[in-house]
Amino acid sequence: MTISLEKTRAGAHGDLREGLISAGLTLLARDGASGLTLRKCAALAGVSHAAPAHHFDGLPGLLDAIAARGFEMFADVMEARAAAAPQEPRARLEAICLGYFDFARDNPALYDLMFRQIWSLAGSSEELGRSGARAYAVLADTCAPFVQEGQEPGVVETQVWSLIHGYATLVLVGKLGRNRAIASVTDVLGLLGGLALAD
Amino acid sequence: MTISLEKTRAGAHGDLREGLISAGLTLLARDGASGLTLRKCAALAGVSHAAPAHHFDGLPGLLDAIAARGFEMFADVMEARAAAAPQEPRARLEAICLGYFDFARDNPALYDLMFRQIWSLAGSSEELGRSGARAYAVLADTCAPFVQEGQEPGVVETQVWSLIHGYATLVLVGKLGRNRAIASVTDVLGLLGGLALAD
DNA sequence: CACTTTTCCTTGACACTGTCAAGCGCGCTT
DNA sequence: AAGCGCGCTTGACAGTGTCAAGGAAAAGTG
Repeated sequence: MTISLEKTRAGAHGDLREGLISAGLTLLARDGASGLTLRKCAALAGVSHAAPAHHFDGLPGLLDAIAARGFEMFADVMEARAAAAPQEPRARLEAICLGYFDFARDNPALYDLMFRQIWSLAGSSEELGRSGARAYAVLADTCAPFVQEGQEPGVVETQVWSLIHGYATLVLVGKLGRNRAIASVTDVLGLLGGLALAD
Repeated sequence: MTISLEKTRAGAHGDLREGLISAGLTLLARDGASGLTLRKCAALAGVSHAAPAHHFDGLPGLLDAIAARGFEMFADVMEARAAAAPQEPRARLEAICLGYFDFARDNPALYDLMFRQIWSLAGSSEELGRSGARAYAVLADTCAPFVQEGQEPGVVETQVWSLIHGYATLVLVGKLGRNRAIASVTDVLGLLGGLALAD
């Protein structure tokens, strides 16, 4: 009962691989984390349930690949915001923070998966490592002007990333302060007012 | 082949319920999130695989209950730290932030589950809502002295919670800035230096 | 062109998961 | 003491990830 018409796949080496990642992103956006299944990805990509095993190292491998793609999109968004902002350190910093936040809000399930996968004690894939590092580099570059002489760059980077990552997560979580109004992004970014430009 | 000796359960109404939550916490701590299974919880509690259904609304219900227990422990830790600290607003604030961080570091899988469950768009259980609100209240009380007159309390609360929650998550995630040293807690808390006591 | 080889996918099976329906047993009530 | 009801067990089902085996088609080789 194989549908033989429309054999879409040209057979190019990484063709199905791309299709599976794309299917994963679709499922994630449509049905959330619980809707992302190896078999459903395969079905959506039009192949049998065991096909993904030939392109990824099982489900963890597929998730790593999807997360890596997510970090690429993530870095793209932040870079675009930085480029569109006035070329001045503080404006750039706020721009990428807003980009960070918007990405998390627009892709909650993907955002969650990304950090879950890059965690996963199991040695994450090389691809994921590079994508994550690229996203981090965008942030690090933007933070650089605020690093005082002799100060470890990681300090400012961690301060900024902690603040915006925490805020993004909390907004997604939402309900916590259910009676309480959650502060706006700009209020939270206000904490960064203490950062001084290195002379 | 039922082992009839040692019928531990006295039959008290919420006895098994407690045992299942406890089993869940154990599994979570020992094997991580993927090791937490409804059937394994049942087995560890010494009952059949379908028993939990009579105490919780399926797996989501069990997870809610475990998360609720987590928030209770979480609030306990923060309260203990606040009590042990010098009774001075800034010291108390730093104390609960350290407690927050330590809890996340000591119970990574539980910490993760807690926020995943309190998110879960599906109307979380009442129990979970109350436990989460209690933890939030500990934070809110500690933040109160820093709320300026006429300012919305949620602002300071969100600022503080975002910062420490983000930092805790990033430390768990770890690898991101793999070449880069992650800042210490105190460095990150330094961002709160801008908060002023309401006169 | 014929034949092999390699690559990519399919089929089928397995153990495990969560969930449901049915039923049993024991303690409680009346 | 009879009946009842709660708490748990048993058994089944669809769905999951993973593995082994095989097949089909493209690519390489004489």
